Amino acid sequence: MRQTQIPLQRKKRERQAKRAEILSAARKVFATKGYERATLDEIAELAEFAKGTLYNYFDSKETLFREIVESILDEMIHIAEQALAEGGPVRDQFCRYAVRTLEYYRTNEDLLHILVREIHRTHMKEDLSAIIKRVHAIASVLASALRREMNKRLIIKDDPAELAHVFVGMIHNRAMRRSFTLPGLTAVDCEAEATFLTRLFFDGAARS
Amino acid sequence: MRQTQIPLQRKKRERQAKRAEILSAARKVFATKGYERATLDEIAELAEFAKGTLYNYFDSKETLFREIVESILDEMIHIAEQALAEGGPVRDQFCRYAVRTLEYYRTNEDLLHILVREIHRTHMKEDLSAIIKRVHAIASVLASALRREMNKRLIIKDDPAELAHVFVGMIHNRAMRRSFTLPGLTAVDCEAEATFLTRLFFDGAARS
Amino acid sequence: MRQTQIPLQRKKRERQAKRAEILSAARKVFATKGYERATLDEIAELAEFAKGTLYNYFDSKETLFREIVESILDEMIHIAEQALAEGGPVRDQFCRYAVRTLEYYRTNEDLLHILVREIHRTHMKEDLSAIIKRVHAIASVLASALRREMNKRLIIKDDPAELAHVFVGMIHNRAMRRSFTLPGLTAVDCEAEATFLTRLFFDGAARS
Amino acid sequence: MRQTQIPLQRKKRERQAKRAEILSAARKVFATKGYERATLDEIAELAEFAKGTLYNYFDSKETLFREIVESILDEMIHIAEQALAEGGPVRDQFCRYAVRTLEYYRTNEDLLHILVREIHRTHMKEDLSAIIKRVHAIASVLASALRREMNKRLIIKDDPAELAHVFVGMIHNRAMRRSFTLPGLTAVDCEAEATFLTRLFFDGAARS
DNA sequence: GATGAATGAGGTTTCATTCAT
DNA sequence: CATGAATGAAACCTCATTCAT
Repeated sequence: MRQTQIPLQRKKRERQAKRAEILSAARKVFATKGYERATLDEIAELAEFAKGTLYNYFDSKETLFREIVESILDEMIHIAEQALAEGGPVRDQFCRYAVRTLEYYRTNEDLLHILVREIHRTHMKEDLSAIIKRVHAIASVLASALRREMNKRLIIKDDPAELAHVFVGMIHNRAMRRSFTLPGLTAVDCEAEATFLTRLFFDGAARS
Repeated sequence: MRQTQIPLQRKKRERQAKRAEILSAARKVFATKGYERATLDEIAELAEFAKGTLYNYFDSKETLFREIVESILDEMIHIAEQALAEGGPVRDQFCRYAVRTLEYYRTNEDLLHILVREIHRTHMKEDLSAIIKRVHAIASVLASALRREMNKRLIIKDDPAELAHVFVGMIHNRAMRRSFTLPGLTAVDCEAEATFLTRLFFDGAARS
Repeated sequence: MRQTQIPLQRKKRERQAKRAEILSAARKVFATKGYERATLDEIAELAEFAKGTLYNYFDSKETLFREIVESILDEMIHIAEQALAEGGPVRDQFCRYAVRTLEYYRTNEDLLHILVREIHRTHMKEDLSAIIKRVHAIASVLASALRREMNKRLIIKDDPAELAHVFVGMIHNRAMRRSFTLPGLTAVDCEAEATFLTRLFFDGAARS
Repeated sequence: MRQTQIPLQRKKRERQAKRAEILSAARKVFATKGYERATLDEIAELAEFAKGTLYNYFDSKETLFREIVESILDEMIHIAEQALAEGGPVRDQFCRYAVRTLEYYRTNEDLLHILVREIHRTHMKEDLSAIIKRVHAIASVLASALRREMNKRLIIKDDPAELAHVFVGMIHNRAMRRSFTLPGLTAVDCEAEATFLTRLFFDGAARS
């Protein structure tokens, strides 16, 4: 029996590996071309499979794309949860979140492009989509930390979710600018940028 | 001579009016469908011209799209310049800029969608595009005001352009969230949102 | 004004003529290949248009096919109505119907093939389709003549619609056999076949 | 030797059983989808084999289909031979044939659909096909009975094969109509329908 | 200038068949 | 024999662009 079980597992592993190959190729193509301009021809060529083979792993171009976007966002939710769970002063938690998110963007630059290009593709569609739900999930994680601070009167009294969205947006914008127009992030920059934005968020631009 | 000159001018005016019709129709379609999914058929129908006629006014779909995006951004540059030119304390200038930008987004909600959907479409293309240049122009206007404050030691010492980008980004993100997931902006909201964001930008989230 | 009206009419006529070209080509291809094996490439080539041009006249392959099938059946309904309307003894009416239907099949042999091949294609679909309704319409025309005879006790008392279907089926089968396996119908044959089948239908095979 | 012979026979039996499984699954799928829309994927799934396995039993989709159609027709030939062989008056023989054919259709409704959908698929192909030959075989069986009656002057003098085809067609059409648009055949109906059609065939619709 | 028919390249998707394991 | 992943040809359909009228 082991003779059959082990090959079965290997088969499964290999299948998963090929799936990952395709996802990786698709990621690159979607990132550089955007959803519409990306072609299955190009994805297949990059993944070194025949075009038809893609359909043994994914139902459609749409499915493939969705899986990529959602996995990116799930990863980012995970980063937020992790960063906040490690405790310490809220500023440190936020800064940690910022550092890791920028790191994630830096090491997966293509993902950023996918997000900014296509996050709105399904807007006004039937479900308003798993995408927006996930973005909110990230903000919620930060918001609950803010709420605690608010109760301790340590930060201004306002809707914590809104404040969280502002912070998330600041990180995101920053990463985008670095990616598009500035020299591009380095590992060192991430720390510096995160510190800068965290301070700005908590203390503001004006001198006290 | 006047008999021919004046008709010539009228002809020119009429031509411009038709051009504007087409641009307006194209705006709506690009906004709801995005660049790739928008079709010249739909634009032509909305503009009440035949499809072929569009080519008497624009070289290509791409050209048409570019002109729209650039005109939007030019308008936004103009808003920034105007808001800052009216003087007063820098906070008031920034708040004024924020109010008007949000107003502009509110009354031209489709434009916002065009920007967020497609601003990156031409990324890494030939010129890194007129788009990025224009976004920088907006930030520059705000940055020069910040630089003066910095010299007066009224705000923290940092790259004024970067600070300006942060502020611009905050406004933009806010408008986007309102448009996509919240109830949608009203005229009153614009004031409130602008005040909120301006204060946050200058004073930060932490209680002094 | 006449200068513009007349060209408009000519345009329309030409458009109709081209539509007919396409329909004619499609008919031939559908008849020899059947719906599924027929390709738009082949239809387009036969019609001497580019493939895309077909879509300026028909929404889809399905639409094109449906229009053909329905027009055939409408024509056949018309034949039945006409043949019966001309009066005379019922036998003569039926024989006239049989002659003309066989003639129609003979001069439009491809149509027959389309019908027998694909009349069931949409079976069990949403509407059970315009097709079946039309076949019933033909039988109804014959049935009402039979009902009158029945009342006069000239033919056996039975459901006239069922009898009509039997007769229609006999004609149809006959045309099919001639088309597939026998020498093929000639003008003369149509008369003979019609006479034979009509007599058989009314008098039966047994000697009195 | 017996030790090896018997397993060999079992092997053969098992192989035949699997072949039959596949044929049965294919029948169902071809019947509901038609040849072109039927997929080997679906057949394989229904037969509970892998798609590739089908090719160990059949050369191609076409081959598989042909075998099904031909086996159906062989069965129908057998029914005709059997019904006529049992003797009695010709009317009874015909009625018996009609009953059993309708019964066969009733209990194998899918087969009917295969026939009506696809009997013409191979028309004008290489051999004018085994299909037509088999249909003729059925008619021949009936025709020889008719010929004997003709010689006895009990039925009209005409080509007995043609008359036979008419009768076969009547049965077939009837079954089709019942299947597509009427309530559907029951065991009782088969008797009634057979009686009705047999009488109509021999006596005609007109009152004597 | 205005029209809209014609074009044809290019996109996504399906599926019979092959073949290494 | 059984498997099912891989293949690639071919199908339908879209749409930016051209051009004769």
